[in-house]
Amino acid sequence: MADVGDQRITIHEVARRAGVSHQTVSRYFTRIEGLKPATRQKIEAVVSELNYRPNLVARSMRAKRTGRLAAILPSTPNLTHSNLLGTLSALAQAEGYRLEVVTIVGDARIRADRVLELATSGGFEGILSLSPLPLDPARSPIPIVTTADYDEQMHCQGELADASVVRDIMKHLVSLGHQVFFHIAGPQTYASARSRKLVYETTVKELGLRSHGVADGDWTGRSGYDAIQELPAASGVTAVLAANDYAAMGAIRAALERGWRVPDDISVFGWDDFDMGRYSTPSLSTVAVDREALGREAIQKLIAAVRHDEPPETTHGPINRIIIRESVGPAPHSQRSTS
Amino acid sequence: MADVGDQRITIHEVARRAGVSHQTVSRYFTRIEGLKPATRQKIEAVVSELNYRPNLVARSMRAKRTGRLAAILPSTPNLTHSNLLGTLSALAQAEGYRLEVVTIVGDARIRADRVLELATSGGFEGILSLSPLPLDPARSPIPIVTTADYDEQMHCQGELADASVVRDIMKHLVSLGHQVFFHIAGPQTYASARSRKLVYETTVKELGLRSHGVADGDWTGRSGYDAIQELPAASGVTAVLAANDYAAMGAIRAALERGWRVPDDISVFGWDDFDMGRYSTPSLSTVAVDREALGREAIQKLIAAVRHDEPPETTHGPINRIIIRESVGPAPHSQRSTS
DNA sequence: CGAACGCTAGTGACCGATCACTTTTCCCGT
DNA sequence: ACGGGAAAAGTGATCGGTCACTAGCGTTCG
Repeated sequence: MADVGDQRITIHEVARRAGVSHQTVSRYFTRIEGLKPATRQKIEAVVSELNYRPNLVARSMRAKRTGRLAAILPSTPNLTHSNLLGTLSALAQAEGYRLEVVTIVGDARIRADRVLELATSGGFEGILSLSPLPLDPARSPIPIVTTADYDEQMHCQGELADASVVRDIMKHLVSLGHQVFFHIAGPQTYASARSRKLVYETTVKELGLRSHGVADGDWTGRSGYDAIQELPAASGVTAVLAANDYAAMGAIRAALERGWRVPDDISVFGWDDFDMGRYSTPSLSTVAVDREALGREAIQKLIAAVRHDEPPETTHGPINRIIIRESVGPAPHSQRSTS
Repeated sequence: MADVGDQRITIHEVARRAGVSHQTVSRYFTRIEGLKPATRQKIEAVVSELNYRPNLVARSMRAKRTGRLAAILPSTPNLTHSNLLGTLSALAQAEGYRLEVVTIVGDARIRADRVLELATSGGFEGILSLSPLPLDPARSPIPIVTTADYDEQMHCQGELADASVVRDIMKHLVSLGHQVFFHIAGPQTYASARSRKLVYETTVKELGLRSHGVADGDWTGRSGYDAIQELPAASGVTAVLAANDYAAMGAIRAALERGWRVPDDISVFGWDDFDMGRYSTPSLSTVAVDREALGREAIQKLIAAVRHDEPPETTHGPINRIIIRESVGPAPHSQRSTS
C-alpha cells in the first residue's frame, strides 16, 4: 500500500526519499530535460513506488497558469455535442490546454452565478460557453467566449448565413408549389431561435407568401406535436418549418394522426440533423450545422484572448447545409383553400 | 472598472481597505455569523465595490475540503441525462456539496487517465462516474462510485431487475405468438449491454425459443439499420430486441425498406424511452429507466464514502418500466400458442 | 469586586507546489 | 593544472487563502 494514514504524499516526501531537493523533483515534473540520468532515475523510482502525482491545486496556485479551459454546456439535450466536444478537446490540447467540459443545470440566473464562480475560482484560464448566458463578460477576470451559434454579436454577421438558409429553404418550398407556411419556433432566449423566427417572418413578407404565423415552442417533440394539433383544419398550411428535429418529429406525428400524409399533404423541415432523423419514417429533411467549424472558431478566439493575442480572423465556409429527405415534397395539387 | 492592471484582488487588499485583518474577511466568507454588524458592513461595502470573490484554488489548498464532487459523463449521446443531472445536483447541494459535471472525451484509456488526474488534482472530494471506467478505484486517493447502471458489482444484485424486464418483454412477445427472436446488442464494454445480452440468451434457452442470434451494435441508428439489413430473407425473425432506441429506430427503418411492415410483419423493442420514440411512426416500444433512482442511490453512496460514513442501504423500487407502443404487435400468420 | 467566560478580532504558521536566485558540480580549452 | 562558464541542484520566498492560537473587551455570577 502506497499511502498510509490518509496522508497525501507531497513533493517533499518524494524529495526526501530520493535524496534530492524538492525543487529537483519539481523540475522533474515540469521540464524533464536538464536532469542528470542518475537523478532522474532516482526520482522516477520513488515516484512510481509511491504512486505520486503532483497536487494540481497547489501547482496552479503558485504558477497561475493552470492550462485548463472550461466549456459550458447547457443541460438541455438539444445539441448533438459529442463530435463537437471531441474536436474542441483536441484543438485545445494541440495548443497546450486541457478542456474540461462542465454542464451546468438550473435556470439562467443560477447558471450565470456558477459560471462567474468558475471564472473567479482560479481553476480555469478561459471559459467557452455553448449556451446563452445572461452575463456581463466584463465582470469576469478571465475571458469568456460564447459560441457563434448563440452569441448576439456574432449573429449580426452570422445572421446572413442563418438567414440565407432559412430563405433558401422557403424558396425551395415555393419552387415546389408551397404557398402557406407555418413556423414552430424555439425558446426566444436563444439567439439562434430568435434569428430563425425573424428570418422566417421577413422572408414571408419579402416573397409575398401566406403564413399561418408562428407557434411558440421549446425544442421538444411535444411542442411540435401540440402546434400542429392546434392548427385549424382549414388553415391551408402545406409547409412547416420547425426550430429543430425534435419539434419536427412531433409535428409529423400530429399531422399523420390528423390524417395528413407527409409529404403528400404537408411538408416538414427540421433543424440539426439528429441521428434519428435519418432513420425515421418519413425521414426528416433538416439542416446540418457544421458545429465543428463554429467550435473551432470559438476556441481559437478563446485561446487568443487567454494569451492576449490578436483574435484570429474568422474565416468559415458555409456553416449550414440543407438536407432534403422524405418529409418534404411538392405541394398538393388540390388546393386545400383558404382561411 | 474594478480590477486595475490585471492584478487579482486578494483577501489582504480587501482587509486593508476595510480596516480589518485578513482573518476577519476570511470569517466573513466562511462563517457569516460571529461578526459585529458594523464590521460586516465595512467588509460588505469593500467586497461589492471591488467585486471581490475568494480564490477557490487557494482556499481548497489550505482547507482540504473543497466541497466539490465531479460527475463524469460519457461523451456518447446515449443517455437522456438532463433530468438526472438536475436531480443529482440538487441532492448534492442538499448535503452541502457542489456537483461539477465533467464530460470526458476520448477512448477508455484516455478517459481513465483523465479521471485519475481529476482524482489526484485535489480539486474534488469524490467522483461519480456515469460511464464505465477501466480503472482500479484503489489507485484513487478519493472515492470513486460508478452508477448502478454500469457498475459490475451492483449488477450482480441489480441484474435481477434488468433480467426480469428482458424476460418480461420476451414473455410478452411470446404471448403475442412470436417465436423467432433477434437481439441487436450494445458495446460489450457496458455492463448494461452485457447484461441484456446475457439475459436474452438465457431466456431463449429457458423458454425454448428460436433465436437468429445477436448482432454487435454500438448504440447508433446505423448499427440497428445494418443488423436488420443483413438479416437473411428467410430468417423468420418476427421479434427484435434492440439495445437502445437509436438502434431500434435504425432497425425499423431497415425493416420498412425491405418491405416488412412494423409491427404486422416484425415487432421491434427499444430501450431508454427517448423523447423521439413517442413521436416517430410507428411509435417505439421501449423500456423507461428510472435513472433518477439509480442516480440518487449512487450519489448517496458517494457522499457516504466521502464522509467515511456507512453506505446507506440500497432500497429502490422497480427501476425499469416497459412501455408498449405501436412498434410491437401480434406475430404474423399467427399460429398462436398463447394463453 | 474580581475571576471566569463568551464573543469578536488579530497574528503568524501553514497547505504543496513553483519562482527567483544562489551554490555546487562538471566539462572543457588553454 | 587551472580558470571559466554552463549545467545541475539547492535554498528560501511566495501564491491566497484557512487553521490554531492569542489578545482585547464586555457581561455574568460567585
